[in-house]
Amino acid sequence: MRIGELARRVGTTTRTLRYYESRGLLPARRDGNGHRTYGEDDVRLLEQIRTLQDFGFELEETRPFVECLRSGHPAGDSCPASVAVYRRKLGELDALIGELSAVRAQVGAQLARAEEAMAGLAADAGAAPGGPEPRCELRGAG
Amino acid sequence: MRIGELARRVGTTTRTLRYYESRGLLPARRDGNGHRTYGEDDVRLLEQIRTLQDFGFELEETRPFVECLRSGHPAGDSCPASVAVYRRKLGELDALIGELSAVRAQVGAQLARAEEAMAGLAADAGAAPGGPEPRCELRGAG
DNA sequence: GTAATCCTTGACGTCGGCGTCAAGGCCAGG
DNA sequence: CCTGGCCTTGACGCCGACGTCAAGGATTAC
Repeated sequence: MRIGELARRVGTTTRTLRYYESRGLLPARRDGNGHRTYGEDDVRLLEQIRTLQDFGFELEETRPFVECLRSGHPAGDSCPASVAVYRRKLGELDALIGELSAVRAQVGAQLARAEEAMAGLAADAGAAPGGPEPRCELRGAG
Repeated sequence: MRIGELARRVGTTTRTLRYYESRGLLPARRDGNGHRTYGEDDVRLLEQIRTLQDFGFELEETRPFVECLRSGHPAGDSCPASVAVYRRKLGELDALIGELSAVRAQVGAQLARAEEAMAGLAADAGAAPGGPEPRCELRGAG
């Protein structure tokens, strides 16, 4: 099969496939016209790459999986190098989720504080409590 | 104060301050030599920007906070526009944390599956169970 | 013949938030 | 006078994973 069909089958673009080839990740044979030619194996390799990409893996991180498949293993994660990437990624995910959760808590607290303060100011100004849009745009210093 | 001192006080670089100015976020007066001049107010503006940047806010998202401070409010989040950014960011954070948690679960499951499979293969091959590094690099197709 | 569709390589554009280098001005200390 | 340190503007570099355009070759359908 040629590059357009492979791209369609896996749901990506020819540009992406050429990019992968340029990175040495998905080399292709050529036919008489110089056109890239792929087989069913390449579908599996490409699906492996795309799955991991969807998980947020960097392209380089998919390489062990691809090489694992290419070496004849039934699954891309049947090799120690792939498992090592999984583990590293889990650690990164946990760290990132932790940081984001901390930020979320901080932002949530700031939001609550700000809303409280604005409600207080609105009450001080004699406005109806619970007003949806306290107007403070041009107050204070002009 | 001049740009170097402001940068040092807030823990950033002169390049960053010039960049903020180029974005219209932190304009500066000039002295007789054409050098940028800042006041204490600018310290507060800059601290507000950096705090939000540390939270992962994009530069444009800090603009409402800066304008709020500049309009005379005691806090950058005392304005509806700032609060709106908080809320939007909370939503984005929740969505992102949710996605990352889903990915984490998937990767965790894949890791468990892969380890199980490798342990099974190692046992089939007569290796010691629990071996730290199953060697499957050059098996299968050569 | 010519339009449509597929393919090729090469190269520049994108996005954000700066880093880094170049070339020069101004001023203080010794 | 020279050195060093601060400042100026301008402009290119970076990272990742491609998008997009240019210019051309090949095959097929009509």
